[in-house]
Amino acid sequence: MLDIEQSLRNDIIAGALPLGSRLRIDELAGRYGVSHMPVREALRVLHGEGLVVIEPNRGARVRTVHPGFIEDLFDVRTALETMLVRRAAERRTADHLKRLREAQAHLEALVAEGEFESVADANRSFHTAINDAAGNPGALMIVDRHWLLLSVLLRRYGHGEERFQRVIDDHQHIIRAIERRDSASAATLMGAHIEKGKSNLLLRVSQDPQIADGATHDRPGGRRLWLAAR
Amino acid sequence: MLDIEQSLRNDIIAGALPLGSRLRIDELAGRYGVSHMPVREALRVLHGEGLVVIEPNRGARVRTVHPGFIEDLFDVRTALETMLVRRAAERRTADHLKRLREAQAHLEALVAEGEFESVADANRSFHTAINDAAGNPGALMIVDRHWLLLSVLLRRYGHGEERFQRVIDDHQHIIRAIERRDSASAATLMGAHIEKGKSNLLLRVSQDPQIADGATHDRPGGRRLWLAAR
DNA sequence: CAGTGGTCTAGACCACACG
DNA sequence: GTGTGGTCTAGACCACTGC
Repeated sequence: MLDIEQSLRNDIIAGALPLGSRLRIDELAGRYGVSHMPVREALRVLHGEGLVVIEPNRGARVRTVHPGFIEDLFDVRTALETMLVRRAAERRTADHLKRLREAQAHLEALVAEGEFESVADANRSFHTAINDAAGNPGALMIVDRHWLLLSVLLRRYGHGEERFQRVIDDHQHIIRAIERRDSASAATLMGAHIEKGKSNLLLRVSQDPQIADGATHDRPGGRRLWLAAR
Repeated sequence: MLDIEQSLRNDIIAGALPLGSRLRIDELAGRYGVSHMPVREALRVLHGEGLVVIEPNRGARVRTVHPGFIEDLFDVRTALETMLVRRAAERRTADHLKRLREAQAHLEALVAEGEFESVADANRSFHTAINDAAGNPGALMIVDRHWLLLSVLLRRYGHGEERFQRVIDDHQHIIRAIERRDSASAATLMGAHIEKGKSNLLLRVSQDPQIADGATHDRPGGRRLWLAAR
């Protein structure tokens, strides 16, 4: 096993630690066989990433989400990724373009083969390729954090498999805009692309507002996710 | 004195710890009279905020900046604050509007009285009032971090006092757009407003690329800021 | 191989929350 | 007041850098 920070992150994303569950320092220290200091460190880092919320003197929990939070998340992603794709269109080199096409080809292959499990990663690779080409490491770090939060949600609410073909289509148009260095079009297309993702996720989430049993762990008050986060 | 984290942050912003200077854990621990663990913590937090860069096994330094970094910084601010002002225009209440007008009145008063030292804070209050009205705490946190980095630069390169009157004018137009809930105009105005700030700062910075003596501390290689950060 | 950065242990200690 | 969260000390120890 790697360090406790990565273990915790994995356990949250994989759902072993459900949304809203308490994260007791000493308990985790015992579980992972370390002292409490590394656990505290890890919790602080994950707090910085947004996966964990820490209430002063009341302990840490896995972040809980509600529709407003998801909208906020996507507002930030839209704002940053439209800016990044604009820069990517301006600054891309032939090499960036190559990597971008490879990422897209990989994604298309996975969809064709029905490997829907891996599509989320491939989709992220596509977006990362664009954001790399933009050459703004600070923005890239922020967007990466948001992908991390997003992956927690996608793991629970699926990716809307029926719409993969439309995602591929969107991507192809975005690639073409980047090819011809058409930054305005690229930004418009990216904005719409992310907006669709937001709308689809919110729809799926609203159709299944109940959360699996584990999520109410330590939260006897209610079974719904939406009311917990502030 | 408060905790070491805030002390460090203040010392960096105030310039007591120049850009690029080394931050040795044991040295700081001795200086502030604590053990090395709290210092390590503080450095990690400031690293998360972007004020400090940590090179693995090579120690920590105060962040160094170069023109490209400033552009990246403003790209993120523009992307996020235009989004936020759009939401603010949609969601603002009468109370938000009141606070916004108060912040603006305060800023105008300071400029009228020639209190240029405090204008930067008042300017930030204005923007914070808008971002609060937008109601996206995650985005607000990111923007706040960028203001922190910005304040390090402003402290060194001044605020371009001659343009305060134009800032006031920009703000008034933005307020009016928010008043009439015209989110598109508000976003356009905000984009231009921040773009001006970026352009002015880059100009001032390029006119004075040399850095005060202290900044070359521990970096015998060169006196210029621009080449150090990667 | 010396120096330094970086992390962990083990335990003391304080502050707040909750019953 | 008791429990728990949260921080600090002091020191051991490992890893990597740069002579």
